[in-house]
Amino acid sequence: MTNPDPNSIEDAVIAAILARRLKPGTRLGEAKLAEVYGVSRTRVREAMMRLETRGILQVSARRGWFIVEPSAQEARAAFEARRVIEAGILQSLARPSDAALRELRRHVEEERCAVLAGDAGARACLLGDFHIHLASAIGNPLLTEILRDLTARTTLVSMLYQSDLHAAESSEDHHRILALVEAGDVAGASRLMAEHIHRVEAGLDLSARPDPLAELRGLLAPAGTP
Amino acid sequence: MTNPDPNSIEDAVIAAILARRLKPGTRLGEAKLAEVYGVSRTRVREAMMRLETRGILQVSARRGWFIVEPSAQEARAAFEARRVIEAGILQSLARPSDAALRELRRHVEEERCAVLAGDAGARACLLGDFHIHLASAIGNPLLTEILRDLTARTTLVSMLYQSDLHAAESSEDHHRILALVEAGDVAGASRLMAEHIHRVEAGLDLSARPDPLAELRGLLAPAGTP
DNA sequence: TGCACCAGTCTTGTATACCAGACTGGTTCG
DNA sequence: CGAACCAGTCTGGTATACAAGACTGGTGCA
Repeated sequence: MTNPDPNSIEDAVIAAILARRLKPGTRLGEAKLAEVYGVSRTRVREAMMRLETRGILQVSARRGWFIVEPSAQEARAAFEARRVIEAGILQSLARPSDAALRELRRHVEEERCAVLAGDAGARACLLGDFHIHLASAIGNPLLTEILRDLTARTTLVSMLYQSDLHAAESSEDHHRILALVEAGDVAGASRLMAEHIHRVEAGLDLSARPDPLAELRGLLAPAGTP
Repeated sequence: MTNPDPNSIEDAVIAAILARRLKPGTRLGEAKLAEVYGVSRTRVREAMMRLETRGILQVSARRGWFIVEPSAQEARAAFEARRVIEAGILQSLARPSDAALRELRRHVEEERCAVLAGDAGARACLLGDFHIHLASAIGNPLLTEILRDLTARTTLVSMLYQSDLHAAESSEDHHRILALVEAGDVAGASRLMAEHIHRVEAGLDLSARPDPLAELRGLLAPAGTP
């Protein structure tokens, strides 16, 4: 249980965000994490700083480390970055290996199952993972890494701005994108991917300021909240 | 002189790389940097770790921090990433602001002057800066940041694999790309950018293993080096 | 009642002490 | 002569101690 792996903390945080188990604004105390992972504060601090440079955490002086709460502007930037990069990837995706295609096909099927089963947790996780798998399909670790962090960011955004998250539609989009890739229609796949990300972004309400008291409203103000 | 700014070290290292004043494989000792910047080793270590997660430095246990020496495979990945992202940026660069265009135009002129004047240092620096400026022209800090780190990487690659660095050609490419952008031909600009980066990559000899003794050969083995 | 103030506590910020591994140069033994 | 060995030194790795700021809750004064 006491994992000595130094970047296990980083990976755990990223994974938890992608699985929507860590919400934006969550505080991560150094002491607490040190205890949980059985390491000293020094190591925890390292991981926190690394995650900060990756744009996942923010530090508030002498208050703690917090999962970032992207502003509307930052949210748009994150989606734009994903659009640019993912469309670019598909466009230059000359010939993915058969193994990669099979893996993607399998993933899309898994998505479908989760959507049909109504398993919200697995579903959200898989829908984000598709994009990461797609990036890794071209075998460029740099792009995969960049896209993983970007996907974590947009996941936070969608948690913050209450997306409707039309899971079925998204899964369908993924299916069609993959079909175009398999057919060798890189331009079409690229265009559809851009549209897809646009759609997801459009499903958010970026005009609404995120409400730090959101989870309290239901508890304390039953009737006439103006 | 004793700059208290915490990320001044990071910026200084990146800037030095872009200006080709720090070569791949250079060792950066914690104690040395701490003395130079008048801070404690703790702060230096922070900066080093941040640069490591940005892919600029590498740590060799108990030996020191080194500027990365990308392998041929990593080099190709870096160029591919730049191609994907920069082509993508240009393609979705709907309408750059007039101010941004003026800035880019000015930059290209400056490049030309440096090329004509034969100022190798300024020239190399400016040629890399063009791409960063272009990224910042669309006003997306995320993409700018990503591209800065990627450009630092490819700069290291070109130092390592002795590019011929046809500065005049590159500057000319930049000029033409900007002209296409101004003409609103995003597809053309995008295509030309991809070609441009390809050309730069092709100017390298990625098959040659970098030689750690390169700088000694000229000194010690004047005649018959097999 | 309401506001300002203040001690106490909690959390990160920073420096430093000490440890362990890697390298160096010299020495000794075959 | 050469190779193995062995202190000595230098480096980063890690933990810890302590400082300083932010928050909390309570108290006293107007």
